[in-house]
Amino acid sequence: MEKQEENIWAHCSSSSVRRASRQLGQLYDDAMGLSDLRGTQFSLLTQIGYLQEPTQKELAKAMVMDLSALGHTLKPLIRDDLVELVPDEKDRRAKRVRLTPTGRARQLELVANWQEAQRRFDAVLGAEKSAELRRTLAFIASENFAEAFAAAGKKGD
Amino acid sequence: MEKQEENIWAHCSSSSVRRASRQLGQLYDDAMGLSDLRGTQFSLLTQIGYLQEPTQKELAKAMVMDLSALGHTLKPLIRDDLVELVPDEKDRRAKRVRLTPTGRARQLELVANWQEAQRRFDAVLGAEKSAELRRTLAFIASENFAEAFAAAGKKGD
DNA sequence: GGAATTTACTGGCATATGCCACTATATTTG
DNA sequence: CAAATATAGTGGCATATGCCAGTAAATTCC
Repeated sequence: MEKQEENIWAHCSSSSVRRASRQLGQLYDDAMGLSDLRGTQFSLLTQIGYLQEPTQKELAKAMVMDLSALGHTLKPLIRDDLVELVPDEKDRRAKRVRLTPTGRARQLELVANWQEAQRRFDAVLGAEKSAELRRTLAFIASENFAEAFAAAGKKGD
Repeated sequence: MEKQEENIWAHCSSSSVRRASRQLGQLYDDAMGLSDLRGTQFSLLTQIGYLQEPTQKELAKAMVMDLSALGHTLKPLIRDDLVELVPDEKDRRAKRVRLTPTGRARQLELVANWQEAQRRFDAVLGAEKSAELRRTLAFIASENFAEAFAAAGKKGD
């Protein structure tokens, strides 16, 4: 009762995730080397490669990112010729995101750096906890979670 | 071996945390109501109140945030008279961050909204896993983690 | 088939974060 | 004490993200 003033990190999941995100952003970016490409950009390129020419909408959904935010984030990558937008043939509203040869090459180059960072992460946290953490975070990022979270508020709210 | 192309979320801790952070940012912000104050701002105000007039440096460290990033983030809060900077008496380089009466009041108003969001989170993930997750993330955000992460790279790198 | 509605983006504005260069103030050194 | 160095912030620039208000194209409804 009297301890509500305790450090917010101990009680707020959102703040906890955010703060950890800042720390990891730093650590992984450092580990990525002077590659001029950020961790966020690397993961975006990787996701684009994985999805094979997704529309911006599809990519945004996979990234759990706002569509316009994605659009903004893609700008510097397009400017640097790592990514290109090609209009969908069927739906002329949609634009598909595609890695340029340069983009594909840059992504491949950085895989080793990323693996090293991830290796260190696993070494420090432990492979078990590391995997478990990613599973939990994947659930939190899922639509199921968002729906359940919304539903949990419908009643008592 | 052939499955290196698998979804990055399943393997990258940094991306996982970041993606979850986006989702929770959305969910908590919604739960915070139309309070014109973001979840990030609420947690910042809360941390300032907890630390009792910290210097920007101290606050940045607690937030695991870059000093200049903190400065930028404080700007809108200062503009809106929720926070003020007061020069330290001993060290004239330092400026202490203090909640204004308005800031303190706004923070208190939002505690209930935050608690509701956190209640939902715990309800969906389970109180046990929720607490465990925060512990893990607190470790990841700690200096110990950063040092261990760096040390893990010194040898094989 | 044409109007109403939905969908996929774009552009503008605002916050969130970080890096680097620079300034002012302390602290350390010779 | 003065010079060298370290520390705390500030300002400018760049990316990361989100909201809202259009715009254009597709889909749904008389």
